[in-house]
Amino acid sequence: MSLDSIKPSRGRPKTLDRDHILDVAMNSYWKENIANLSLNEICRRSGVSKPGLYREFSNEDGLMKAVLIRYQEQVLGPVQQMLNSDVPFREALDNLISFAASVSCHDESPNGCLFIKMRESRTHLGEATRAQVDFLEEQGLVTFQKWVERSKAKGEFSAEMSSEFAATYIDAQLSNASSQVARGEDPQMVQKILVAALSILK
Amino acid sequence: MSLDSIKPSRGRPKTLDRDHILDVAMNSYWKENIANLSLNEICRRSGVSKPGLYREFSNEDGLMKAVLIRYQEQVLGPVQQMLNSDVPFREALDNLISFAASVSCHDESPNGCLFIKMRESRTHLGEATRAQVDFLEEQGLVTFQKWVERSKAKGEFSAEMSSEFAATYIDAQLSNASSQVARGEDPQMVQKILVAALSILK
DNA sequence: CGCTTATTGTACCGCCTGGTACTTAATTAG
DNA sequence: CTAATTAAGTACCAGGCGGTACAATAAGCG
Repeated sequence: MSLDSIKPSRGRPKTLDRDHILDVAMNSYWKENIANLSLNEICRRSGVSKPGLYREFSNEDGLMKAVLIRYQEQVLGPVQQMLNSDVPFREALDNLISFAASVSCHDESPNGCLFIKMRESRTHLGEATRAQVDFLEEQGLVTFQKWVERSKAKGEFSAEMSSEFAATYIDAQLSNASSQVARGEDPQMVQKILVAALSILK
Repeated sequence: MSLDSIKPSRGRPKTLDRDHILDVAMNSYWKENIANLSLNEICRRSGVSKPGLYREFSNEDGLMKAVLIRYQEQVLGPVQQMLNSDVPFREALDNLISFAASVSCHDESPNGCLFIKMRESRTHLGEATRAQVDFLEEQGLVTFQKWVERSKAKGEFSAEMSSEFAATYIDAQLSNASSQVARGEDPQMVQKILVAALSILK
């Protein structure tokens, strides 16, 4: 359902398409500089009036939080699911590397991971969005750590380092790769760097 | 000389202190989000009127370029000089690591390397500043590459990788470290990650 | 039909931005 | 002392921002 779940029987019918707005906003934030993208612009692009957008999302902070949640559901979720599955460590790592070295919304100028972009812009996010970023960061670290622990148990991860540090290290390297892609570096070079950096996990 | 080099013999004497403005601007850009810092704010902080600032630097782009040049002279220069000297590779690498894991202007909330911050915000820099960023990036890569080549010749660098890739890799890891520091990560953890990532250079 | 309810968009608000026209102040040359 | 020269800052500009008051619109209910 693209419109609101509960439809009141009276009053003017809702025509505002929440999902469409979120799509437009997500792709906009994703492929452009977050700080340079105004609410006005998102209204223009999604064909919705400003009060309409405010009625649905309260304010800019609310919209960005909603966008981030959507991104988690649509993009990050599948990756985390892969890490939680019983895919062999090396294979999962390879998947992770190709994912990070090439994340982009569509054919347009690729721009890394939206979550990481937001984390980089942390300082000028609204309260709610910042809290969501923190939540996703923690969730990501936990996912990595458990993944490493399970891999250790399976004997597929033998590097001598704590699972906690490994998780932090992986997070840092993926973050770095995303930044590079966003900056316009050649994805192949980004991947090469990532492979080199993650080669210490063996 | 803090005031302009050539003093015309006639007319009202100049009181505008270029160096002071650059100091204020550099520290401001350094420890705060570049995108959130307006020219008005810099005028307020440096006690100069807006037309005064425009007369000296033409526009925001000119100011940021001047700031970046100053940063290169005051901060990056000494580091590059160290890499161009005959300090043993390991020692130079250690210096580089401590530098990157702790760069901050003063006691205030540390914020990584200004050059790298600017490179991250590349998209919303002015033309002149962006060109300067590109120039410094290239200069940095060349410095790293020559350093690696000299170290290879001295037998202090034996990892099997091209000097060009090594330079790119070092740049990427330092950049990553700076981002983390700027994001507020614990400098000790940043250093630990950096040591791990650069451990492949041996 | 009119009343209520819910949703719409126009047209505005105050604020801040980068940038500038213009008057005033401070100095030297004649 | 006056004129010329140079630099200073006040006070403004258009434009964009996040955010909102409010009237118009479209449905169901009686």
